[in-house]
Amino acid sequence: MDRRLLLLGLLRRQEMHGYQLNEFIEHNLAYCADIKKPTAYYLLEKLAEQGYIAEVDEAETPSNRPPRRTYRITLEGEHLFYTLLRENLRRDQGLVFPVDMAIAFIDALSSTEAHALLRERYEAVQQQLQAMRDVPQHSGPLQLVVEHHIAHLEAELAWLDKVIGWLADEAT
Amino acid sequence: MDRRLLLLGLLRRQEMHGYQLNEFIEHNLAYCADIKKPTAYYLLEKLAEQGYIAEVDEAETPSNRPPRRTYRITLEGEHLFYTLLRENLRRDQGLVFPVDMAIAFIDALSSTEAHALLRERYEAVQQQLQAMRDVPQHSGPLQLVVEHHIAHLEAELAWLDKVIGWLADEAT
DNA sequence: GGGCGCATGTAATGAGTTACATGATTGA
DNA sequence: TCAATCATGTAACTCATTACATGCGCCC
Repeated sequence: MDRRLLLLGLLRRQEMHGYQLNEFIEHNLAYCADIKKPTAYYLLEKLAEQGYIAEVDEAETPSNRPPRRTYRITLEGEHLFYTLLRENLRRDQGLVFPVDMAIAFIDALSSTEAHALLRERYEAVQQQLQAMRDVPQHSGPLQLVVEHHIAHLEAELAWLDKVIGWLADEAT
Repeated sequence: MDRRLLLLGLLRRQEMHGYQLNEFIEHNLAYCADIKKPTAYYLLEKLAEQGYIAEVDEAETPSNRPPRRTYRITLEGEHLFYTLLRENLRRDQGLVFPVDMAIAFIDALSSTEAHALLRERYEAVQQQLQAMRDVPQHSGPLQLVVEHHIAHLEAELAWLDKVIGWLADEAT
């Protein structure tokens, strides 16, 4: 659902072929976009079938390169783009944190072991946070996305501290 | 993956039948557990096939009630439980926020419309936060889960404020 | 007699992933 | 000559969901 928004949003700015889209996503949106290559190709094919994007026939492939399919967005695609955009902005489909299940049963472990595992987790989150801080400053709305991640990673670290504190209390 | 952890974790405390598990989850873990009834039944069947849980033959069904399948955890199940628990505690599989895709393209909307949509979102998140605050205080680790959600919902609200502020700046 | 609670499932579908296939060109 | 880059895809599979089916007993 949101993957279609991603593809349409990029094609709206510029016509591109699949490989180019995948590269762009991997290099510039890796931290927020979640799509694998075959999924992208599949989705492009489907969006094209449904008339939301169209293959650009005039697009030529450099002669010494594999043939490529270049797409542009159609009017219906623009329309779908706006629908998806509005829907995704408006609605919050409340998050589920997989770790919660582990926390719910954390008392099955000795507090020593739980502590060690949580420290590992803490450090992993800290690294993600550092990675986000290292992302070069964007000018447009992408900067907001980076700040979004930073905000949640910081919240996660603070909460992990609390959990570790709770563990220590329980241990006594 | 984490759904198996949920079922095993509950069965580890007490043998139960499917309906009972589903009721318990719906009434006590609705905010953090993410599993539908048919999935639970399916998973129970599979866990039983694989020997991680076993049907309790001595369990009797009240005569005027539909027959039920009661399960208990096995030794192998305990083992799997601990493996999943450790894995889920240790690893953080970094979150992806679907809204990020919409934010990335938010400049396609007039700042007036974007503002209105974000306000809707803000209120929805605020309601989720209130719902979490209304959850009665737990004593065990479940309290940590509630606090986890509260922490992230608060972070989300603060970030939304920032986004709304950014919109206002852009508009000028 | 009509709806709810109890209790278990099946069938069809969806959405996405992994692993693999292909084949040309470019650079070390 | 060996690996990497360019470029597109297919096939098989996983995981979970939705919608539906079934049937008894209880209560109003």
